[in-house]
Amino acid sequence: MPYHHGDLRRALLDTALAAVAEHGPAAVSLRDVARRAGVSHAAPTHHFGDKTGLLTALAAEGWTLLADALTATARRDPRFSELGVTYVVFAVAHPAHFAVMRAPGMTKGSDPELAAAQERASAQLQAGAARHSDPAAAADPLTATAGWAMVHGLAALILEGSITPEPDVETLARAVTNQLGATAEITNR
Amino acid sequence: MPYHHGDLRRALLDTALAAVAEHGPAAVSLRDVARRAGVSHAAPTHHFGDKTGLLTALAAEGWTLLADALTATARRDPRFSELGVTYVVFAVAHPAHFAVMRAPGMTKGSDPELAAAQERASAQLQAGAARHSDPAAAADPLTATAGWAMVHGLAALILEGSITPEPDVETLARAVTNQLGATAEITNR
DNA sequence: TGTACATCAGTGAACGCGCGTTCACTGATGTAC
DNA sequence: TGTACATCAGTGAACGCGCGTTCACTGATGTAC
Repeated sequence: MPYHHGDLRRALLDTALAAVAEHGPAAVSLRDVARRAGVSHAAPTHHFGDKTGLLTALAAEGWTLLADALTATARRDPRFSELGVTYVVFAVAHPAHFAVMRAPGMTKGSDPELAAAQERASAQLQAGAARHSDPAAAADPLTATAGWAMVHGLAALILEGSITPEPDVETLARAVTNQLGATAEITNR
Repeated sequence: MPYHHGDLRRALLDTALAAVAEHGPAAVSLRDVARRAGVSHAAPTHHFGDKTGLLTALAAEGWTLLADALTATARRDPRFSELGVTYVVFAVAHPAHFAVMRAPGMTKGSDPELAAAQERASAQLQAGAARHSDPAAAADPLTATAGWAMVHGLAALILEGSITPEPDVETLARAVTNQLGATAEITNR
């Protein structure tokens, strides 16, 4: 084991993700992360300042990944419901990131990188709602709220183990989001 | 302060709820609960055995409250969407109970009282879905999944502070759940 | 090509703290006679 | 009505542990000349 690690910052982030996935964001400890990474217990402090700093870095990374995924989806298929599917797929594929993103008390909300990534993701969602095929639905804030609630809840229930995604996450998410705003789809035809 | 408290068990449960509401289930400590209740730090152990026992008692109480609320609603207004409204109203009115109910890793799932209450609540929800006005929707498991996801997500987003319930929780929940399964309502007329 | 030096990354000992759990105990209550 | 005794509820001292943070340090790397 060389004295200099190479990319310890990245390694610590990955190790922290594993710890979050196992026991949740609240149970993460710097000493445990260091231990798993095979490094002295003071090393994480060197990179992240303190515990909140580590979780903030994870949250920022998570929001960035989500914003990127939403942007890519919007470019490929502009339907609002596809953004919802992307949201659910992201949450299930990155459960540890998602958990940290939803634990606002444990991160520095004022962190500029975190705030910017969060802003970018929510702008994509809002733009998606405004693009709804039915002008009435597009203008109604309830459309966005209901859609967001549905995909957020579906993701949470899958992650909690309350729902088993059959046959797979994406198909289930698409089927579920199709239950939404059926009125608009019909009146539009 | 008399030596015997009267109903220390109840007092400890209430104190624990306050602690959960402030910092989440993971951050609850028996010593803190005892301190808040003005009692020796070993007293909680006397009533709940250990920390998991305390949280399990809270979870069981929460599921019982929810099952009771759902039962009362089903008797008053059998529409599926009303059960959803009740779910959201319950979650926002009892945030600490709801948080513990959703932290399955911290409770004894095998506890008979907890399991029974949980079973009772989910039976109400399933029966509600089967009562859906559209026979096709009633038979489709997606109807229940989508409805559950939506109200669960709405509750989570309100509790996280991501959504401010305007004009009030019940009205918003009703408006949001009305976005669901509109097809069925229409084809039924 | 070699050397001096600044900078950076990671170490390991030390601190004080709050925690869960145990244990022998004591104060209060109720019940049998 | 009084008394002895069993039972129960709550106490407080003690234990060992993992934690976050600090601090002076040392090993490695790169850059200027």
